[in-house]
Amino acid sequence: MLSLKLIQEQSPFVIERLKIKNFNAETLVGQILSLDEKRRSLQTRTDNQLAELNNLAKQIGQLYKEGKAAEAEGAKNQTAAIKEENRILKEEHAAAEVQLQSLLVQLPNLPYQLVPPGKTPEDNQLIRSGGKLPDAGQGLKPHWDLIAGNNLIDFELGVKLTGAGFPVYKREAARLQRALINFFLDRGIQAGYTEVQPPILVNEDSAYGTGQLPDKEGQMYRAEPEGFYLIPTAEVPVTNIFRDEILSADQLPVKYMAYTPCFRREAGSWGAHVRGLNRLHQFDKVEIVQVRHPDDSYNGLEEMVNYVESLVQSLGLPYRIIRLCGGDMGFTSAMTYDFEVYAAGQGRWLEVSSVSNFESFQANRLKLRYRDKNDKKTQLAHTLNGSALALPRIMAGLLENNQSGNEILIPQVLQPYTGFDRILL
RNA sequence: GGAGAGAUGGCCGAGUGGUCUAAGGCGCGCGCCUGGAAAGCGCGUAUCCUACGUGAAGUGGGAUCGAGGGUUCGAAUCCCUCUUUCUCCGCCA
Repeated sequence: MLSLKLIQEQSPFVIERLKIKNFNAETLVGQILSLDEKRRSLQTRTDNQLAELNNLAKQIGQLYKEGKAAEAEGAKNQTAAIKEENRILKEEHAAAEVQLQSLLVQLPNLPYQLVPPGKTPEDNQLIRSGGKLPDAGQGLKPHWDLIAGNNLIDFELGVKLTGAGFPVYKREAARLQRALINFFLDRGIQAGYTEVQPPILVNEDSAYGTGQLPDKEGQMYRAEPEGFYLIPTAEVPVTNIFRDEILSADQLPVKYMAYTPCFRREAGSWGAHVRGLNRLHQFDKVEIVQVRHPDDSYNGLEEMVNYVESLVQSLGLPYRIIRLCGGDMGFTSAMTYDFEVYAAGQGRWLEVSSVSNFESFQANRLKLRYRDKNDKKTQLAHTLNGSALALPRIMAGLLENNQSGNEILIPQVLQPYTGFDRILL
């Protein structure tokens, strides 16, 4: 959520920037400004009435104490009319607040200066790439063909247990998955992240705090009767750790990391390119989250990008880093880098990480603030997060790029974790 | 799941209808003191909205004592609902 102050003071700038995201904010901003004016004038009036009532109450107390009961009764009679009037004004005020809020949450975050305009992934910027692309024409198989019939990843069994998109990993595949999780977590600790294990069900406040609600309700699984949501990413519980918190500036930057399963309904998004591990309803991910001083948040973003890059490099996967254009970015993000790994068997790039700076957009909803040492005032902090990394597509990348005859070679860095150096097919 | 006791500022903790503008302590900050420090002394120390002021300093108003509703001229205090913590019992990995 953008801060109201920004909209009040720089509405032309807000409208202009949002064009980069192909969002026409003119009407919405106009409504917000007039509603805000209404809200403030209602507040001034109710506050004045309340002040008057407070005064009267004090006088009445004083009169009783002085034994002037008759005068006190007279003063009491004055309050009734004011109270009634105030009740109505307060209702109007509350309604204006609610309506204002509902409009504010419809405005996406402003894109950062570096974000290129554009509407489709075609307009994204290639930042850099690395690793060695396989030579064409080697007859490399997609991962679902590689594992077909050898019982390593059992999609049908997952259907039996739950449904499509919930595979069962077995034997070396299960161990490889566990190895990857441990590898990512250990590397994260070396990079200065604090490991946490959050709940994977969250309440409505948390889903709202990071922006999954109100818009993406249909993308999350909901657990009744409590109405909890299964997290679509660890970003939700980990970032919400800081909801309603005021940090001192010297606590920044905060760097947290969590491994969790993630659950996504992906309603309506099942189509051609979603075979095998490419898109699942349940998958594992290690997520990194940072809370930063506003002056410092883009350094944080670069640091996170470099860190994620080091992970992909150490696994020896061909990758590219892409800066998303305005039209391809998420609602809450100010700038996003996607990491894609080349899946040699499919001949396509798979997104394995998305690293974003939300600036103060999430913090404003979360009421996550910091205070400088010599400053009385609180300021909104900046939040960032990224996958480091998402497991299934990394697994797909490893299977497809490291296939060699009838075996899959395990990258050296993983071997201490897996306990084997190849998977025989 | 049952019974009981709680939820007050960064922390501890007092406060059962008006003098709460929330006592006192701890912590923290600044100053005095000191060769320097400790101790001691003094001052300060929540958040949000709002009006004036440049978006500063500051001043005024309003709200917030777990959350929401109610009673009352007036609620931290009384009533109701919910959330949550602790203790005991039951169940349990």
